[in-house]
Amino acid sequence: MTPAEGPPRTPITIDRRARNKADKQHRIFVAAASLFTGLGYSAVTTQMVADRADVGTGTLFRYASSKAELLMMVLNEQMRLATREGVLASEAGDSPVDAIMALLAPQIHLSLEFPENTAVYQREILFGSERGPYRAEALARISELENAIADILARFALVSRVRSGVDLRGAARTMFSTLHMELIRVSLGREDPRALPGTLRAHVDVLLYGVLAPA
Amino acid sequence: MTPAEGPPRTPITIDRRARNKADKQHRIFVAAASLFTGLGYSAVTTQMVADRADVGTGTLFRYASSKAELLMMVLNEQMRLATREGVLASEAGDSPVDAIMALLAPQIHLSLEFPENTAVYQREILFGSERGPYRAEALARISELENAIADILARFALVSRVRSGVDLRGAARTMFSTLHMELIRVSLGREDPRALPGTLRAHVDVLLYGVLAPA
DNA sequence: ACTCACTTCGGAGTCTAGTCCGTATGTTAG
DNA sequence: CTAACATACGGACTAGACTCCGAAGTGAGT
Repeated sequence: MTPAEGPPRTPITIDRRARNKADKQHRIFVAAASLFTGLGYSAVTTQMVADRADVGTGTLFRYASSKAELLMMVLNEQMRLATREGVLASEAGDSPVDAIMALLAPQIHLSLEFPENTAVYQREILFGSERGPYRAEALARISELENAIADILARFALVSRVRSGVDLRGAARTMFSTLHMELIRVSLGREDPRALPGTLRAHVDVLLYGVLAPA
Repeated sequence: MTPAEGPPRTPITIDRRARNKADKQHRIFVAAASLFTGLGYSAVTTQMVADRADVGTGTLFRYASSKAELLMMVLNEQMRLATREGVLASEAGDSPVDAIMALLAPQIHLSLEFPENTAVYQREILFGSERGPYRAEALARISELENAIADILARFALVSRVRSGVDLRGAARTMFSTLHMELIRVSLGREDPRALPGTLRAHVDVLLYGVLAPA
């Protein structure tokens, strides 16, 4: 109780609110992560997540604005790691195709391990209308990949010159659209993953050197 | 009433079952079409469709296995026309870019007219898990477009030879993935349609001639 | 005409994502 | 310490897609 000495009491309990919040946030994350990875998106109900996190459903939806956002919250973590890993690995590749394969390898791995979850993730990235923070982060992950493609193109452009009139950033987008579509096909099980290296190689080859022979 | 003259009675009512069915089918189609085009996918409830078609909800779902199939049933018609139109128009174009633009123009037009419906249509094509006949038809429409791209490539390959080692069918797929992604972006309003000709042109240019200059 | 096997119908009911609002809990002022 | 306020909570509730099963309709055989 010394008067002029800052907060005399409750220094521990101060910000209890923030801590409760962080705690709930954490419980929800853990609950969602274990349920989604264990059962897959469609088999999980929001009720299950709320129960396991020991919060009410009303509360659940103030931490994530929809079931899809909940999934993104969880997958963003995995994607963050996969992207970082891919970007690092891609720096070593010494042909554009190898670099791009190295970049995407971790993503492909994830898609094969959790097909349903990654398919929903991709679906939400493309078609979701949420404004929530988790979707925003997912979009950032995608941008990161697109930028990595641009970097790879730029790196190899030093060796073998870029054709005049080609905008590298635009070309990266062209290339990424194609590769993204392949990732989706893998998530959906539409494509035998063993065929993937060959398919990607063909895509990248066409994109780098074109369909037509120079006149 | 002459006795020996084929089916004496109920020649009209024969196959009443099939006709009832066709009739309901038709009522459902009309109801769904007017509601979806008038209000947009999300504002329409299956109950509204059932009511307007004057059938029960149980009945509705034996004619289309989900709300999304209902939409596809309706949009397949529009897509069929748009595709036919596009394919015809593309035969006139005298550069690959012009031909492809002509091919896709009707699709783009549809996307701008009914953004929500076409976005859902695209979403279901990519991510839908239904086995119903209407989704199958939608997939057929997409194949048709991909084939048309292959045809265009083949046509122009006569003039300016295809680079050795390039598989035309595969290249068509590469190209279509990119263009499909652009169509989706337009449906979703992510891209100013006025920028589209330029964007498509850039994509097609990269795909035909590649990013890199020949060594 | 009557019956029987079979198909189709339709609305009551189920399931689940997401909302609403009264209650509880933490925070600050006096 | 108490009052007044702000914020967070959570479960009853709603909405809407989809299912289920008893009822009704249909056509064949006699």
